[in-house]
Amino acid sequence: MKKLITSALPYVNNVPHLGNIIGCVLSADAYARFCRSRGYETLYVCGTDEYGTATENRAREEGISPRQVCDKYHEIHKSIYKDFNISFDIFGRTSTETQTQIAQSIFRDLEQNGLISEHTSQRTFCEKDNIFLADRFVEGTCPYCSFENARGDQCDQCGKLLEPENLLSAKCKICGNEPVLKETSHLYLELGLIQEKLADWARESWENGNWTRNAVKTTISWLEKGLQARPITRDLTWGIPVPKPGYEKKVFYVWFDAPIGYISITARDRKNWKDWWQNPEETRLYQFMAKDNIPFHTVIFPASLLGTGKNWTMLHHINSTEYLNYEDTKFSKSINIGVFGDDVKKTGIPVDLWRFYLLANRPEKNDSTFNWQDFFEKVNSEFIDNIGNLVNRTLVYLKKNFNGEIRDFSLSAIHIDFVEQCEKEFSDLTGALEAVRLRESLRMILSIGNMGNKFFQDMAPWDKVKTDPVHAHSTVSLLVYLVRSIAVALEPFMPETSSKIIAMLNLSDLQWSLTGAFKGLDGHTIGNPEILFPKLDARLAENFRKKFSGEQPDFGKLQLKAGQIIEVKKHSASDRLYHLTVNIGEDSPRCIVAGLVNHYSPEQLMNRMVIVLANLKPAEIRGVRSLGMVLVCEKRNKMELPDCSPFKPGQVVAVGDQEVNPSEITIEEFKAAPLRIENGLLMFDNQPCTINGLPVKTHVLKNGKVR
RNA sequence: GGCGGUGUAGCUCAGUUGGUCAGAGCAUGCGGCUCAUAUCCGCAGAGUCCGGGGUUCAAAUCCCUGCACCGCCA
Repeated sequence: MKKLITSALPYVNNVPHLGNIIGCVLSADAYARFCRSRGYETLYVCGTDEYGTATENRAREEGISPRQVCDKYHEIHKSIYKDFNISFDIFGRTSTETQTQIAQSIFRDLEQNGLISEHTSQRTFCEKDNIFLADRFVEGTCPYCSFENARGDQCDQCGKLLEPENLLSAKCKICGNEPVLKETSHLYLELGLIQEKLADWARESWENGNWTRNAVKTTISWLEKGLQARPITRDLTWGIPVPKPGYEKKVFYVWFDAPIGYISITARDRKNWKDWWQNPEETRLYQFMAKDNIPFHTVIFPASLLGTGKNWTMLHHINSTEYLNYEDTKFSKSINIGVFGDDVKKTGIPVDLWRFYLLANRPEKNDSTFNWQDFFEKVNSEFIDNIGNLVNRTLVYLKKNFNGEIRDFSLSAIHIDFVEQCEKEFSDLTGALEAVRLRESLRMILSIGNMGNKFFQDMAPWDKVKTDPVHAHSTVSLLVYLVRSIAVALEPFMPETSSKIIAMLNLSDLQWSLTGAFKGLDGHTIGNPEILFPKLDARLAENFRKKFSGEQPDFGKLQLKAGQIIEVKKHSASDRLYHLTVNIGEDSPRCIVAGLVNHYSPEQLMNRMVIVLANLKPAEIRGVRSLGMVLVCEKRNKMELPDCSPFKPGQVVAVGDQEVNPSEITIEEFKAAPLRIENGLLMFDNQPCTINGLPVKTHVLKNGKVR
């Protein structure tokens, strides 16, 4: 049986972080390595996904062509995966002629089978730049909260999802001109027509292929909701041309062509690509990804393939992970939180230890967390103290006492017992790996290491050697075989460590079939043992944690003052906004616009004490200048003003004894601040906010956000 | 607001179809060994299995409800 293995194609402009790496390429790598060691004909395919809006935009920002953007980032990806020892058979890219040919031919098949329809709609178009504008390239005033710089897809201030044509006084982000609505036609894939066929296929596949739980759930939920037609074309230039008259200026949508990349990347590198991709009888397709990619691989892509009517190799086993979080937050490139692929090498920590921790901590059933302290502890106590020590003590002992020579003596009952126990463990391990239970497999190897250490301890060869040297030699020889088995078993997870151990044994090129083998090296002399890894210095963990935690939250940027509302007016141009006048202890009161109409009546607000962000950059909201912002606690759709009744206008909110530097900040800077309500108290990063030494409280909402 | 997920020992997590399921690893404490990277082995303590109801001879597991956290969608 051929094993065709893919990991989700990473989008080319994103530098992958640890979560991305464990989610797809590293997991698939472990399985691919296992398959090769096991002797399966294996092909592991990956590459960068390059077409689409995001690349076009990046190119515009950097003033280079999309091709140049892709070339640059493709190399970055390649080098990161090389650092991680990812054993791709092919690492390609989607922006190739082969991709165009295959995508177009799949499209033609779908069209021929009546699965493509055409819909016309009005889209925003910039006459000056002569292009249709992606939603986020239209900017204007949010119709809900009147935020001035809302994007056409979503408002950054109130978070509402928008349509670009709803923006007030919309502008093209590129040239500033007002866009117009223009009619445009797009092609849709009629997924509804394939639903039944797809559902039959999916049910069979998840049973036979033992899909991960989240994949089955997501797929069921998509099928139950019913499949809708999805647009497969866009008004862009960086993409695959649509082979249809009238569509000369359009390209295929990335979601349509990206999965086709698996096929074209193979086709570009292998003449016999059809032996893999159009050979379902002999090929099993295993696909690795994080949970956000599930529907593309279980619904949309299979539907596209089924729709062609050709005999494609379809998904057999999907292995989808949850997310890996970072410390107590999430990875974020924009504020530089977390460890990214290109950071790993710089830490100087051997890559196999990264692989070990990521695979041992792989988010299989739940989101899991990367944590520096846990990383160091697990590496030291679970790996180095266990496997590292077993390898070292065994080889050193054999070397010192028996000249490094392995012997196959006839075994005593207790030795036979041990061998049988190990054989069972390795056979279980093989089963777990066949079922792609990676995390459990690694744990099983550790448990085998424990067995080895226990055997060493119980058999006490250091005593036995005095009375029965053959018995002692036999014990240690078996332990060397165990070390060899462990080295082979470890290869999918920690390839460098594996070859290092194998080299110390004075062996080479070992296959999976040797796991659990305890004879065959009679008279073989091992090489010189070396320490596998020095232990990680726990003190460094804290340094790394600080180094990769992005900017430290700084309360000093926020000038928050108590203030009293002395006038409340309905905003003339909005039914959601109040126009407040607030006394914050300055010479004259401030005018502030606040979206509280749905939560507080004017009577409730009049004379009420509130907290005002006083150094927020003034904003023009629906023609009214707002000098600051009233702080509101929010939980889902509920809102509450913090209780400021004990305070006086002008009193300043403090956190510890941090000084406040009242230079102007933007709304984005404010939103990045870790202000929260916890247990009814206003908190900043883990410290309570106080005024005049007293905490700021809420009464209804016990937990929530602040904005 | 809708849909879905999660909540088990100090920490990280296993618990398949309700019946030795109250577990593992780490951390902690005590004892032992000394070949080995202050490594290894043994023993021990801790849990209202988120709260509250219900079904059942039997619930961590099924149903209802509340709370918390996390996604996706509006």
